[in-house]
Amino acid sequence: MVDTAIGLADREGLAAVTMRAVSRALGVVPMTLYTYVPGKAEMLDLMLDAVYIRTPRADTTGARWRTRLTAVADENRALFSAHPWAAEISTLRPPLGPGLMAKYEHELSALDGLGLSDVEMDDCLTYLLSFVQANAREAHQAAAVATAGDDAQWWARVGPLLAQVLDERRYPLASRVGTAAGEAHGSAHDPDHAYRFGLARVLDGLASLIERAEPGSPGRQLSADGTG
Amino acid sequence: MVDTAIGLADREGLAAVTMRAVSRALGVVPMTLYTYVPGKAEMLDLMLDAVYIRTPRADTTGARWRTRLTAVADENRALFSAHPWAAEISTLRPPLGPGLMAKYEHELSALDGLGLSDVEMDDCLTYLLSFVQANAREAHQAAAVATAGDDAQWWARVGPLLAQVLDERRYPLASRVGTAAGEAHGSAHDPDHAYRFGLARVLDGLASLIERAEPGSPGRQLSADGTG
DNA sequence: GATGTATGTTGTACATCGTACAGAGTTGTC
DNA sequence: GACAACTCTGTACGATGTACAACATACATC
Repeated sequence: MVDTAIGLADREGLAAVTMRAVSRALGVVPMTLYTYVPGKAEMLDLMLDAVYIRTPRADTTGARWRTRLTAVADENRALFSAHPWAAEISTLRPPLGPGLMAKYEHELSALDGLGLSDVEMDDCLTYLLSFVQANAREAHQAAAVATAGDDAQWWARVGPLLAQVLDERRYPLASRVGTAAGEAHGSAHDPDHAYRFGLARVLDGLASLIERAEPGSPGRQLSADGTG
Repeated sequence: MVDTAIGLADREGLAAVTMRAVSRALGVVPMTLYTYVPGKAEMLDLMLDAVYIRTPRADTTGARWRTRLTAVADENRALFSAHPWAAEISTLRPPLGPGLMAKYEHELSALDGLGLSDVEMDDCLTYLLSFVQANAREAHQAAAVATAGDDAQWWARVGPLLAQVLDERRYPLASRVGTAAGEAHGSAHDPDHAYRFGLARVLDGLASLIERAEPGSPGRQLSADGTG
């Protein structure tokens, strides 16, 4: 049942994952699903944990920390690329299943031995994953928009309206920078570029914390937060 | 109509914003709304642009760039704090209204004169705003979860299950770090802490780009992306 | 003043959703 | 063979977004 739902979500998007659709794919009446699951939310949790379990995880022991964290980010990006719906499901009060635990353990190991405190390790990982998820969400939305309305067609429709609002006198910076960014990326938003740019920023930001700590030390357990 | 919808969303959440609820608050039948708006999506766009317009924006001309960008981040955080639903609305193909334009112009000005190219300015702003929005979404979800299920009660229910899955032998890092983080924040996730920590990382990450450029220069227009 | 047209409003109706509830099979154990 | 536990089914309810046709009112034109 979870596999069926995942397949459905991969092919037709999260909105297509209805109890009726899943049950139909299983050749069963909708209410049957409620024998195995209390409600739809729990089914989504199970879907998420299932894809977590199957994520391939590269062993980067011994590599530089930037390489290791890049691998973690890329793994998550690949996951969201294969299952875009995963980025849309609520992550707070996460599905504490075996998949999430294995994922958490593996990703923490990329931050181990860098001289960070336990809390800092969690902070850094949360920060990194939050960036990847936000980017994945943007990418997914950008793709959905692109397929929906031909993009060029949308720009043609919105262009005049934009010119009207985008008074160059009142908004000189916005018009100049907006135009430059749009032309550089060939569209309103380029998630691939945003990922490369953002990941570089994330790593640089973490560097100011990590490279202040001594590698190999047991960690500065007393650091309350990493704000300096 | 937009004001009514905003009030409804502020008080009862985005899920409570139904065409029927808005129309009822206006003392009118649901279909009347469709005279002014083609569909619900457009109404949400108008709501977003309306709160953008009303956002107070501090003039930080002359201050250090970290101060200016912190102000931008805090303004957005305040907006999402006052209108949590704003963080949940699709932002791709954004509502190109006067509110968004004014916001964009103002926020770009905080990045002006730092020697960044136009594209880099957009990249940096996008990166910063994406962080704030992701954090706001987490905070909103955390709050919703807290009110829903007493938190302590939830931990009591999930604790045993967690201990079972969280085999310390198999997942030593996860159990140690997870426990430390949970105890430090008093719960599973602390969005306030994540904001302070994350903003510091964001600024450090941007510093590696900004402080490489010469302040006051017209910008390195040829830099394709900021990945170094 | 009468009339045609735009504009705002209403009621009814439909398809879709999650799921509550009561009952009908099927299976395994004593 | 009888009972209990599970699994499965059909029907039904209240929500949602919105299509469609009919109605009211206001204003421009003759």
